[in-house]
Amino acid sequence: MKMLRHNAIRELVAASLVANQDELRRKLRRRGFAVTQATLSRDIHELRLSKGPGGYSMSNGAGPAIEDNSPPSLTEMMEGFGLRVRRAMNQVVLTAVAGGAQPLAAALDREGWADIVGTIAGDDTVLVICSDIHHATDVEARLRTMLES
Amino acid sequence: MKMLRHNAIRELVAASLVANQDELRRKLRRRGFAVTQATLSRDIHELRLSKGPGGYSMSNGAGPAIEDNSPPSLTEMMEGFGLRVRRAMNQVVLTAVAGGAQPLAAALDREGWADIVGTIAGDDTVLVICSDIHHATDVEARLRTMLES
DNA sequence: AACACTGGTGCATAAGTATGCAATACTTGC
DNA sequence: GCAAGTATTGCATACTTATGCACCAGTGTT
Repeated sequence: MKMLRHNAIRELVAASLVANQDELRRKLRRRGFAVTQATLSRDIHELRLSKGPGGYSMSNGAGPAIEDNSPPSLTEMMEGFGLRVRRAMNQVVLTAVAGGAQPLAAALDREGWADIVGTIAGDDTVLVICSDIHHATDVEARLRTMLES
Repeated sequence: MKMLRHNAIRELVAASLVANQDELRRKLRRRGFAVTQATLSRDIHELRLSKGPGGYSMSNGAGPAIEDNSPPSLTEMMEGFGLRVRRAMNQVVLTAVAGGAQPLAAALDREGWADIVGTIAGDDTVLVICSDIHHATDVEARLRTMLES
């Protein structure tokens, strides 16, 4: 019974606007499930639904949690987060997805490239300071290769 | 300043687990924003955050009505947060009110000026990297105009 | 200056959600 | 079938979030 109800809840929530648990209760009753708000509160918790500006919906992080212990390689990071590589004088500017700059810079630091003097990361931008223009051009090329692979 | 608080809320919600509005209130107070739960309820509504199993988060946009409230323009941001504009070689340094650098840099990024290679923001300072000294002078002039209007 | 108008806020409280507890229903091992 | 253990639920209520109202500060108007 409970599983059937959970299914119905998923359908209702996907198909129509469900603003609150009492509304959900009424819609379920029309389908033959007569339960109280308390039960629905527990159901919603178990189904991991989230409530936002369009009523209830499936949580964005659906599915089992992803675990990853080993620090990802720079290549992986560039493929995952990197968006753009540009150079200005002896500096290379790396644009990343929002929030991706810090981990990307960390991965870059781990590589220990000799021609990089240092990196600074904001939210979506990494500034890479190189020793001179020649090295910057070189670094730019290597990073761009990773991005385009 | 409401816009600064909204920005802080976005950061907190993205970076840490915020289980409820009272927790958010305490975290904001540590950052210097002293408001009540009522105000946060309204803020969360305006930011269209959603509450799910992992606390508050950015809405997954699954709602039927995807209305796009356009972010504030660069001019507005400069008038609201900007304090000073200075240049060094191909770099322009923008000083803002405390905590205003991130939103200011974001607004600058949204403009998509071709002569800007990238921006990096700290708490009250934005570093703007331009492709060369000439373009930096140009960018400096445009920003200064906004500030002084 | 006096006035109305607007946006942002706190207070009090209504509306909505979660949960401890007890009752009931279902399973399992005998 | 029966006792013991487990699962599901409703009730009452604690906890959390939303909102009507009043107030205040800043703006523009007369």
